[in-house]
Amino acid sequence: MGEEVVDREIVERLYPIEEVRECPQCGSDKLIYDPVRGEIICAVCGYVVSEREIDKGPEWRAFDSEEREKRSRVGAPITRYTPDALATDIDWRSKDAAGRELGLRKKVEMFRLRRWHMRARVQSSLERNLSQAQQELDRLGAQLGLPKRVLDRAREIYRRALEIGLVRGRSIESVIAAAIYAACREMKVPRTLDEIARFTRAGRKDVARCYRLLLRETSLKVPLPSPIDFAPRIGNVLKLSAATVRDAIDILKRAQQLGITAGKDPAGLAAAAIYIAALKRGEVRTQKEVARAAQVTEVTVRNRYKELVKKLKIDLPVKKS
DNA sequence: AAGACGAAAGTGGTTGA
DNA sequence: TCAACAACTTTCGTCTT
Repeated sequence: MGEEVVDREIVERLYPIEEVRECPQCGSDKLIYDPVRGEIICAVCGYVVSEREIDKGPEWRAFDSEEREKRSRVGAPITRYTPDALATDIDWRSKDAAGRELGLRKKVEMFRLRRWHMRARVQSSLERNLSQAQQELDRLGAQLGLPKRVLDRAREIYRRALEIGLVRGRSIESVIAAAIYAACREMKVPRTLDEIARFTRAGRKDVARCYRLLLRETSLKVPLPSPIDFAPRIGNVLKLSAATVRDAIDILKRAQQLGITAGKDPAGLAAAAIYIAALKRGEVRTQKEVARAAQVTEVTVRNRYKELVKKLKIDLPVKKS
């Protein structure tokens, strides 16, 4: 786990050869690919070189504001069930174009036609929605560097939501984001809501709302986030040894048994455990570094770590005088 | 100079009347 | 719907290495 994940090939595939850069921070050319986060980072100083730039293909450049404008116009909240102005329909009155009553046979015929017409419309709107959703899914997935199995699961969840009409009146994007978040949680690929929401036009609030709705309406069972799931990721970012990560997980397990983890930010707890484990192993990282890796503040790391040390009676190696 | 520490005030989200 | 509340963040001053 602690071994280095140097994968030159992937780095070069994501960056055309002539574009393979050096680390803008320290100038090293040791760029490595982190498969967990889907980011390219500098092996020397940990600078994230490629965050969120993985899919820079010309198909969907939405980086400049003009492009974004265009995209956001087509991406407005869409209720596919609402027929648009151009939709054809079959009149329910059984008259012909000249207003004459139709014969019985014709009436039966018309009835059948109407029914098929309705079905076709629902069918196609469902599909159109799905294909647009798929685009969003691909885009977000690429930016977040998520493995395919998570995306597949997210699509399933989304389809379920769509079928029971949950997407109605909400933006596809926010529901997709919620589905991705749910899939991540389910499959224990730790991503925070913030990370996911960052790439959507729907705000974090919207995504959170959709997510809760999703849980309520579709009997999804999602395990509570455990700080243990975050530990490997943080350890990976900080390049700590596998042993350290294991120690951290031990600490977290003990903390859970004492019931002091409830209601606390799992990322913060994991960060604190990592910090402690690193200290004890002599692979010292500053609070700031750990905090950044876990995406919480220094203060939270500090509070959690003080708490853990106290409640678990951990004695820290005394810093040499 | 940088890291660690903790107090105090501010923020967004949850809960319960 | 509003207010209380807990956890987290921001900011800042002080102490330690």
